[in-house]
Amino acid sequence: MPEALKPRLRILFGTDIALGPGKADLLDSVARTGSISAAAREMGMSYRRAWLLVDTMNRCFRAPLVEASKGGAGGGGARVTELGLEVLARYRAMELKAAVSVATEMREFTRLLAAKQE
Amino acid sequence: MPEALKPRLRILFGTDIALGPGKADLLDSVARTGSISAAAREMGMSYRRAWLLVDTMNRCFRAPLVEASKGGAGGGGARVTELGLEVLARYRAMELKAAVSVATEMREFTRLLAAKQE
DNA sequence: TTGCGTTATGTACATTCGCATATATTGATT
DNA sequence: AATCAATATATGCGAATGTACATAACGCAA
Repeated sequence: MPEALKPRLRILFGTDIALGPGKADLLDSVARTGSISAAAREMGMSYRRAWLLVDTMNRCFRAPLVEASKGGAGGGGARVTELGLEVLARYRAMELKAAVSVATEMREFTRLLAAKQE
Repeated sequence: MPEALKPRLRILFGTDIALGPGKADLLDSVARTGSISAAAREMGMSYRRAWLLVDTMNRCFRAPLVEASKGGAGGGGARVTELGLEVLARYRAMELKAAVSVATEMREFTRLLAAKQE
């Protein structure tokens, strides 16, 4: 299924977005790279932005989804907590479920769109 | 179901958003009021913004979703076309389907969030 | 002890987004 | 003919958003 047709799920916490497509991808990247800055580079965003997104996630949930450490071998790093992994897994599961539920209707929508000129 | 927990569906057309939550509500409002400016007032947005959103919708689909007329009794107006009504109905149906499909998981997510302080 | 890479945080600047405002056009009504 | 309300479109301004840059703290390794 094309990215274009995937439903966007947002977990709101007051005025903040606790989790959304971007934050989920970032969380994924932090888990894989073990570093906020590496994840930022991978996703093509500034370190500051990545850090702010992580900070928002950490503040919105019961407990931090990412734990970071300064200094040491490699300068430091970040790891996704148990809760973080659970949150991510649940989010991905929901994404899939929502996508499947509207898949056929989404495809039919394409017929109503204009002919693409790109 | 609270607004916060509703999946956001976006129909993309190249770089443009052909239809999303905001445009769907606007389309609804135009259908009810018979006017772009009345819909803009109702939704608390500028006429310009409403017009641009309508314009995007019209360009993205096979045929216009909204047809407008200038002058005349009342200065003019706008009506939602047959295609527009079909598009809106399909979109609402998908919204509902997606919402139902993740409803229980979304509720469980609430348990993972922090205690709200507002 | 010096160096390095990362976390953490502040500040300034660019870009985007939306609004307010202004103007022209239109066509039935008065 | 004059009026009126809405469409259609341009322009400038302010707010919000994100990047770039700067700086400090940190702790292991050379």
